[in-house]
Amino acid sequence: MLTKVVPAPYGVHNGGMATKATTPRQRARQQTIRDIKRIARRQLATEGTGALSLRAIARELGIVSSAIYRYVPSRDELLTMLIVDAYDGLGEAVEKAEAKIGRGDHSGRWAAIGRAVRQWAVTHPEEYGLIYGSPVPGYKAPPERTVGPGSRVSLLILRLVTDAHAAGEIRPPGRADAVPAAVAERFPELRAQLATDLSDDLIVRLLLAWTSVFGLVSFELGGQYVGVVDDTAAHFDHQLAVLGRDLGL
Amino acid sequence: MLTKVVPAPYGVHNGGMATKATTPRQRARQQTIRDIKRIARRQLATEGTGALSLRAIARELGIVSSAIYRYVPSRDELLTMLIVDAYDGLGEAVEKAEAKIGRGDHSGRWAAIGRAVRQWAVTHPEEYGLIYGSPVPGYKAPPERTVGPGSRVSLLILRLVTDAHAAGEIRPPGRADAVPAAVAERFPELRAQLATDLSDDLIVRLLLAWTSVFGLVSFELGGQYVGVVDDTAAHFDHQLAVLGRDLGL
DNA sequence: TCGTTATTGAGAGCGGCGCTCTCGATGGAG
DNA sequence: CTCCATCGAGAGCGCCGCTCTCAATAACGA
Repeated sequence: MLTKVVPAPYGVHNGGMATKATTPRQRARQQTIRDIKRIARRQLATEGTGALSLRAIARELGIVSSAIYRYVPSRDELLTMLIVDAYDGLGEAVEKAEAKIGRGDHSGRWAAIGRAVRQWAVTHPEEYGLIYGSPVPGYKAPPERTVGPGSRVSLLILRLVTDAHAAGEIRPPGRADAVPAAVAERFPELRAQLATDLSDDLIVRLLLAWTSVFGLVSFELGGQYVGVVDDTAAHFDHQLAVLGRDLGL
Repeated sequence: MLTKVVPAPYGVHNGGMATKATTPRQRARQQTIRDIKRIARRQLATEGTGALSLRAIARELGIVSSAIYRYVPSRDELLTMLIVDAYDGLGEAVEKAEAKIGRGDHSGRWAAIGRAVRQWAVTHPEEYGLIYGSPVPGYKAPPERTVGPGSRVSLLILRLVTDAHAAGEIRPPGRADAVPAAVAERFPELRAQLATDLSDDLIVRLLLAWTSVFGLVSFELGGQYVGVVDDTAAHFDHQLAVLGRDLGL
């Protein structure tokens, strides 16, 4: 009699929080899944993005290749877990760095956010590539599991700019641009959802600053600055300051 | 007696220029290589980055899998060819768009360059991902074959800003930043190599504008704007204008 | 015109991959 | 203490990149 068609309940990813494992079996299971992800991350870092192999992970784990499917449903699913972990890791690092700065020090918060993003990226280049590079297998990024953790950093910047705006400490250089209606179309509902009252121009400048930070990091990691800038950390800091000033901080 | 150890001379890639094939065999050979690259590009677009398969290409070409190696030395080498082609395609598209604008219309040239970059990227997303996304197999980007075609667009921007500077038509908002020595370390030799006389501050702002353009394109292609901006073309145009003004055009 | 020879395609094969299915062992829950 | 859910092992399927060998052939020089 077939009581179980689904082979096994796979561990649910939970953003790095330790799962409250009740039974010893569940605890061992979670540990194995953690090991798998750790080995996978190392493989990603040393062998490159496309070289992630379940068979190799099983080999390193001292387990036959078919047994790995007791813990991970497929290679793509493992990749998705790693992507969500990466989003969480980045978000947590940046939030922690920003939390250390006094709430009123807006440009300090901006610098802390930017630096934390870069720092995390250069420390975990393979994971950064996983989330901000081109996808690996055949496009597999289930949005329902990435939009949440993926927006943590942008929310941080939004709050910072909102705070600065409320404190009257934000003045973009030059006069404010008239933002075309087509661009600002979604801004009203965004303002409602995210509890902010920034002007169209400020939202646009915020988006640009945000985008540029990741452009800087991606270019550095992609080696686009070789021969042009040697001290990329100093370069990033400087550009961050320019961006902050252009943003009005 | 072994007269030939090397199996066959592989077609040399030459940036899209039609090879002056002398013998009919060489002509057929070049045509086959072109077909392989065409099919590979289609596979890349439809199946995703990691799904490029020499066996599948051979199948579609009506050829047994081993015969593909008469034309392409390896999967990685095919990837490199496609990357170089992509750089050339982007460079050519942008140069052509920029050439249509009057030399004195600096902001027009800036807009043309930016729009052409975005246009090419949204038309060839898989090729864009190939050159500005994270690498596919296990990091394979031979610099000696990519730096040349890869710098075509940045050279265009450099010339534009140099022209505008010479015409006295460039005034960044606010006062010029003092650029830290660590950042500007390489700038003197750069100025000599590239025949320009831009100030440190202008070079830094140029780098930022350049980086931001690609950040905008990458974010759009990566779907980072979903739910925030619908009309991404209008958004890009607007941000391009902001960037141009912050650059001083 | 006719051999000579370089080039080509086919076939078989190697190791590795993701993934499935079956089967015995075992250890925790009842 | 017993039962059965869970787990690891093994075999196997079709795919992949890549190599090697061998016959057919098409372009070339004599």
